This record gives sequence, C-alpha cells and structure tokens, in this order.
Amino acid sequence: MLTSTAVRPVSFPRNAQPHSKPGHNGHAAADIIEFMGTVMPFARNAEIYGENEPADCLYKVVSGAVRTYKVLVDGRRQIGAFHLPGDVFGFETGDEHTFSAEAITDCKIAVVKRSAVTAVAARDNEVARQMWEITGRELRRVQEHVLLLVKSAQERVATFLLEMANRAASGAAVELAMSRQDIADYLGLTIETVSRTLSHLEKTAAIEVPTSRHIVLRNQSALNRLNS
Amino acid sequence: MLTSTAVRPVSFPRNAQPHSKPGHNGHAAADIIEFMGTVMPFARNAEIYGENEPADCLYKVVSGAVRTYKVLVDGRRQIGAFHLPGDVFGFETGDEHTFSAEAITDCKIAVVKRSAVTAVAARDNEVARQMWEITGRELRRVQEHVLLLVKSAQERVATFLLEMANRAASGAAVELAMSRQDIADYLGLTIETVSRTLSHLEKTAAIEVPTSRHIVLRNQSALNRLNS
DNA sequence: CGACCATTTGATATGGATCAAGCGATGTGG
DNA sequence: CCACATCGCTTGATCCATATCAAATGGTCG
Repeated sequence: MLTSTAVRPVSFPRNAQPHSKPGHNGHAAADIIEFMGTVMPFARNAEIYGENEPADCLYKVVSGAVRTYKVLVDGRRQIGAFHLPGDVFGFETGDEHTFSAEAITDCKIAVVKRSAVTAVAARDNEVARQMWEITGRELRRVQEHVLLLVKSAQERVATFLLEMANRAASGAAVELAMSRQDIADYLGLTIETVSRTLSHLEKTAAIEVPTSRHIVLRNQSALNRLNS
Repeated sequence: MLTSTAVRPVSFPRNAQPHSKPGHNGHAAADIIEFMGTVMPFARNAEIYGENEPADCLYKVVSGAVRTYKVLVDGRRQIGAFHLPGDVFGFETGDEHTFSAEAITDCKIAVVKRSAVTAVAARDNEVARQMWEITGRELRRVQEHVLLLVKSAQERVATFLLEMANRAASGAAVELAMSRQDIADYLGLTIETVSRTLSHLEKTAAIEVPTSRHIVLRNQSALNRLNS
C-alpha cells in the first residue's frame, strides 16, 4: 500500500510547501509528513483509514477536506473533526486509530510511515517536541469541541461558521466542503436544525447563503455574541 | 508559594507510592510528580489554579478529588474532568492553564514545578515519552467526553456511573465525592435531570442509592446497554 | 431545635428531534 | 435536448426530552 518512506537525515525546510498556511499548522513537524511521505489521492467518500485499524501512518491534507468520525452503537455518526489543507491527522498515542477517516471531497493526502517519523524523532529532539505539540494542539481542539456541544443550536452553528471562516482565512466568505449532514454530525444536531438555524441567521442578516455550500459572514460580531 | 523542587538525578521508583493504583495512571511519569514535588493540602472548594494563570506547575492527586472547569460567558459552568487519587492534572501544552481547578473535597495534592519536570525530560528520553503519553491519554479521555455529550440523559448518567465505578475500582459500590451540581455540569445536564434519572434507574433496579453520595450498581449490564 | 444547604419531586414550558412534504440543482438515459 | 430520477437542502407540523420554575423533603451543623 505504501512505498518509499526512506528517512532522510533531518534538517527539514520550514514552510517549504506553497500551500502551507503561515500560523496554521505551518510547523516543521507538520511539514515533515509531507516532506518524507508519499502524496496519495483519495476520491470523495473514500475511506482513508478505519477505526481500530493499526495506526501505522500519519497524514497531512495537501488539498481537499477530510472528516474523522465514529459510528455509535445506535447508528448515529459523530464527527470528531474536519481537516483542511495543512492539517495533520491520524496522529494517535496508542497503536490503533480511535476514529475513522474519510475524504469529504476528492483530495490529496501526504502519508508517511509512523515508524519513519518516530525514527527521526528519536534522533531529533526538536521533532519529538513538535510531535508532542501536535498532540497538545489536538487536545485543545477537542476541549473546544466539548464546550461547543453544551451550547444552544444557534451558538453551535455560529461557532462553527466562525471557526471555518477563521481556518480558511478567506475573510468573510466560507466555502463549505462538507454537507449539512456532516455539519449536523459534527455539532450534535440534526440536519433540519442546522438548516433552519442557517435560514434564521440569514433572516437576521448575520449571514448570506448565496448557495448552500457558500456562506458569507455579514455580521461577525453578531455571530460572536451568539458564540457565547 | 512552592519550595523544594530540587531535581534528583533520574531513575524513579515505579509505583513507589501505596495509593498508586495499578493500571490507572500508575506510571513512572505520574509518580515523578509526587516524588519530586511537595504535597500541599487544599480545603474543600479551594482554588488550586485559575484559568489563564501561567501553567507553572503539574499536579497529582494524593487524596481527595478535584474538578477542572470553565465558566462560560453566560455563567454556566462546564466541568472538564474529575481527578481522583493517582490522577495527574494541570498538564498543559501551552503556558497557561485552559481550565480552572478546584478541590471538590479537602485534599492533598502533590505539586511540582513544570520546569523541574521539563529539565528531567530533557535528559531522560523515557520521561519525555511519558509526558507525551499523559497528553495522549488526556486526549482520549476528552474525546470520550465528546461522545458522552451527544447521548441521552439516561446514557450520560449510566456512562458516568460506570466510569466512576471503574475508576474507583471498588467493585459495584461508588462513593461520589462530587455534588449533583458537579455531575450535572460534567454531563451537560441540569441538576434536576440528573436527580430524576438516578431515581428512575433506582426504580428500574439498575442501581441503589442508600445515600445521595453512595450508589451501588445493581445491574451493570443494564447500565452498559444504556451506555450505548 | 432551627437554619441552611443539597437533593428530590412535581408542574409546566420549550428547543430541538422527528415525521413529512416540497423544492432546486445535477445528472442520466431516451 | 428534454423528461425524469436522484440527491441535498429547506420548510412545515407535531412530538418529546430536557429545561425551567416551584415547592417539599432530608440531612448537617451550629
């Protein structure tokens, strides 16, 4: 499945890739994955890895978008995270993936053997520190998700939009890679509630929704107020 | 505030402390904190540290119980975790605490300067690895919390009881250190819903509640079924 | 004993889920 | 190129789980 993971002897270029966004995961540790790894294409809805599979590899989104999720016993799906270009995912502490990962859109993913990174980290203390840092960043992200899930529907949707706008760093315009169902499963709501809430935000002039996947934040401070 | 954090030259005893529970945080990295640190007493409801304070220290519960929490802008309080004897907390990736910590009961907390641990970790690769492992364990715990918060009230309470029973490792009997309000704020429910749910579980013979802080799990498999 | 606080229980309100239908865009085969 | 099926999304009507408001109970400590 994976080939060519020869480890090159350290000293990795910082932000060597054109799509690395400064200030957002544009760190050496993240770049290593792309630098050392193989870029693989995944089709829309293709599985990248499954829950409980051995976590052999680390991944970084080169283009497109990815969701990680769990299917609960009652059949509901909880999305743990959306990963956009530049984001590292599939990073586990144990030796199995605790979530599944799927391509939301056609995408290109840099893949690298975990063992290769570990090998570098053993020699390069700085790389090891950065691995720990990635885990810490992920921890803070999940803590935010907990806070999100105790808010009202309006707050959740508003927070989600602000988060996406922030991550895309494309100003007030947000291109959503994911469906309403994906958003609902991320926010712990139903698709209907997400849709209604967006409609309501549009009515109150906080946002514009020219097409369902394209949202313009008109009144960011109003959203922030909802954001609680 | 803190004294005596002299760093001793590695080689820490494993599970040297009598209250270290095997299989639950009974790792060398956790023991270091107690070994190197100062044990301090905190009174019930005393603040151990506040959100946004510099994260200078690491903590380990020696006896008693601790809650970490955030107060949201609307005044609600979300509890992020309960920490029981043996648990490490206050472990941050950034340099400020992202939650506040309070003593639930009178308790004894081992405190150690973060810089002291960092110094050891720089020399002892194994200690560094264990620091990363603690972060990873915490990450998985918070991910579980996310899954908890999308369940029904019954499922949340059942999951909580099973979690507590499991952590206390005292068989089917659970001594709750925390109030109904604490539980509610951890589960994202109201105190009334928690109380009613417990009453309902008692009526259906899944549990017994001889006193409000003492709960006996009578039908663990029934709880597990709710647990989803 | 009496005040206080935590907890339980009851009555009612409500936000979001569920059930159901309609709508618009996209794509496919005739 | 159009008719039609499909899919994702929106909107409407109703229901229900949990929140909210209110009061009673019980346990603890001075």
